[in-house]
Amino acid sequence: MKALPVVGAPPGGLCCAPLGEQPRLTVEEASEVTLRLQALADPARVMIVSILAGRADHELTTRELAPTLALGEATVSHHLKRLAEAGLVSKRREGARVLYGLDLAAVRAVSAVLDICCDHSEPASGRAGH
Amino acid sequence: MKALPVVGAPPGGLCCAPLGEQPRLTVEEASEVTLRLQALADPARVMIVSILAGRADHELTTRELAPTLALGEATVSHHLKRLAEAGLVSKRREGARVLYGLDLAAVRAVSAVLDICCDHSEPASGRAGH
DNA sequence: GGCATGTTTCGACTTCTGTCAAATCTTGTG
DNA sequence: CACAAGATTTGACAGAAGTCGAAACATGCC
Repeated sequence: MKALPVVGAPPGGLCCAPLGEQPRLTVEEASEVTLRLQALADPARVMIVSILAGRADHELTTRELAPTLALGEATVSHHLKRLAEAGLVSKRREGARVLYGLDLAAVRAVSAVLDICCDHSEPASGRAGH
Repeated sequence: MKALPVVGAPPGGLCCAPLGEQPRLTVEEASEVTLRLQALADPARVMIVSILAGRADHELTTRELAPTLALGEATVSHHLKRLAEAGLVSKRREGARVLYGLDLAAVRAVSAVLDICCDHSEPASGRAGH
């Protein structure tokens, strides 16, 4: 249950319905979701997403991020690569600089999977939940 | 940037606004969010949440989960502990069994942080995010 | 009490991950 | 071309995390 089959991030977003929807997640879907969650599950990367999200253009370079994060450029490059592999940021070359841009839709897709909205607790008569 | 100060999960939910809201995340807030994300960022745990979310009562025991996950009971116990520490599941003793129940609100809180809804692309009049 | 059932902890092992410094690669400029 | 600036890769290392089997713990029942 540790090996995450390296499944390239589908550009369009995540593959599956919110957790809790029927039918239950397959192992492949769980791996898919986990791939994005692991990409986000690091303080430095959460900060990166936060910083990018707060900017109008949602773009920054390795060099610009490094001082803010108090990390070396090599390390920041590593984090950005991980985010890019998960499809959460995009990479764009502009002359000598490389701009990393946040993919809002991809982040929202992760949010959507975690948005367990339907309450299955009371099958009673009418509608349950909200 | 690696040490996650063990910050007990506030029962009510997460502490901060969605990523991208101003002001930017502090390091403490980033750690807070990361704590929950790390708890979710594992295939086995994603499956556990999915399974619990799909049940009417949202509750199961270690023993019941183990065969479905194809993992040993010790390992499942470990995963449930991690989820509980992050406040995503609750632990309830019922006789000899221990029932773990999904905390829907906590999962939704994580979803909410990731739900970057506002597009900052046109700063128009007020403060520019440049 | 003694036993059965369910759960957790412990110890050990392996793999993964974050970090940095140094080396390498890429691009633009004189 | 040579050089400078930015970015990435490589190698190394420490620490964290997932997994299991075995031992220890908890609870209910005879």
